[in-house]
Amino acid sequence: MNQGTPPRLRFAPSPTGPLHPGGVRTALFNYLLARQTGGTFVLRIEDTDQNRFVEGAEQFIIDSLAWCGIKFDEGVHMGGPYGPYRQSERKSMYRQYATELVEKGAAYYAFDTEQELDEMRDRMKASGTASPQYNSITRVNMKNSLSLPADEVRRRLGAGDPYVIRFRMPRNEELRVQDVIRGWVVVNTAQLDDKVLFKSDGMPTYHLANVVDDKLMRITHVIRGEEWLPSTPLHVLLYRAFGWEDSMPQFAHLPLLLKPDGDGKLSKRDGDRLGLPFYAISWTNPETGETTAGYREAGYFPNAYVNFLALLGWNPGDNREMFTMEELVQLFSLERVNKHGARYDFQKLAWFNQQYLRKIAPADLALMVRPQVEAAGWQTTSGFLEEVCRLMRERLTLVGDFSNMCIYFFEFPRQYDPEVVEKRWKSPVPSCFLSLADALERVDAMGAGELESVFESIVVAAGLKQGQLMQAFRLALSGEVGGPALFEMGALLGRDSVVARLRRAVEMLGHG
RNA sequence: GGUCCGUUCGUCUAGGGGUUAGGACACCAGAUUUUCAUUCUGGUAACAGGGGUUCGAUUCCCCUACGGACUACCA
Repeated sequence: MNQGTPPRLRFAPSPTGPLHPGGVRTALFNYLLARQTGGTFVLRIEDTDQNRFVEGAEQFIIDSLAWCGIKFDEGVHMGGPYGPYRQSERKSMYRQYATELVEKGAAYYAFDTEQELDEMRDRMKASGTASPQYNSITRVNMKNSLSLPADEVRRRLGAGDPYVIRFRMPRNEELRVQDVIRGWVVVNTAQLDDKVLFKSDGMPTYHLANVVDDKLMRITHVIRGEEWLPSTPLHVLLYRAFGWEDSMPQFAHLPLLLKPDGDGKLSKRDGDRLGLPFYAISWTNPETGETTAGYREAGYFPNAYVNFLALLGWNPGDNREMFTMEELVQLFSLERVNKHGARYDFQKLAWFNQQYLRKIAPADLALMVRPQVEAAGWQTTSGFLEEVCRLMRERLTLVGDFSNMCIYFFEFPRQYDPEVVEKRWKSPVPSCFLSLADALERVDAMGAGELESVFESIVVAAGLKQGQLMQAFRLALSGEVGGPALFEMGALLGRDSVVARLRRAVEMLGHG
């Protein structure tokens, strides 16, 4: 199938809201395969449902994928030889295809009103059918061009009666559909219904539009979510009815992304519930004005996010798990995609981010952290900031953690950890610190070495062990229990600040 | 309910007729560290159940259970 010609893949979301992580992963897998094979990657917008259109969703999709480093070759935002790439702009071409199917006997007009449809379903439920279908059995009792006399059909069409075009599903035919990930999937058409292909508002449904566009855009591989597996037989039948089966794309249905715990598929609520970002970039609902945090804004790295997503449902077959986009392009294969759903583990994502963060040079990290520093109103130099980054890098998981974890580098402790105060702030600690402050004032250049030796001399003079004073010293400087190497931290803060912090601590916490 | 898809440590997964069932996250313990983090070492922890096939099944087949998707003039 499609040998010799370079593959053409597409990502075809509908702009009904912000792009879900599952969508990002689908786009990623398509992208990886396109790059690997020297193929083309297309972004097509499936906006055939005018009622569900959400303002800004299309741009959000584009921006999200751009942030992830997923690039297109053709698409709604950049044009290309197979445009337009927005289905609403292709509206005029679908009717002819739907009509063609009617002419070939593979589809028919149906005039049933919503009410009549409901009545049919109620009737069938009442007589024991669990899921009523508009199919080869029931269609004879409905109002359509198969059940109505030809002249009435003509009259209704001529009079402009609203109608839809439905697929004429064969009564009982075994259908074999091949999926790259799942192998052969067999279904009987008796289980399928006469799906609407063309809606009364003049727009096609997904089923028709997707087949027609994939054909017209010469798509060779359809990689999409598992939720499409049940309707793939219909799509195959559509290709067949059009006489396009020879150039039908290969199908691959990706396993779902599941909730981190509990049952069901991953949803925005899971992020909300855990207080974690959910979308690639932040999203503001145009109707409610409500904003959902994004990974970009929270200080995650796009390559960490992509790395994490790539391993949900796919693996290279060995124990490696850190990959650049280039490596993913090289290693990816549909054959190694799992069949079962994968839970979305926020914790593992954080771990990936931490791994990437540690590889960032302090100077670069300083640049990334700058906006937070400014937002906090801290005055600093780039040199100082870089040093803080050098000291704190190992302790951060997210770039966004910086402003919370590094406060004491920029201002005096806001509070002193009560537990440490209780345990360490005892005589003669305060008076030692007063002496330490005095001694430091006589030092000209205070590096980590000088600080340590002065500290040491105070310790000796007081007849104590170094360890007895260290914790309290950290407390005086930062107010916290943990942190980077103490003397390096002190040296970075500078002599004057250290002296001031010591005196202030004694003032605040008393003399023991 | 029906159809389809699935089921290896808590999670992501490797493996595959004979293995001490491997790795990673998380968790726990120890070492290191003034401390937190890091790092290092170690540990707990899995083939859903039942039938076959086979000398042998976690691996192949069937059934059951469980989970999921779909079941719209939504995609």
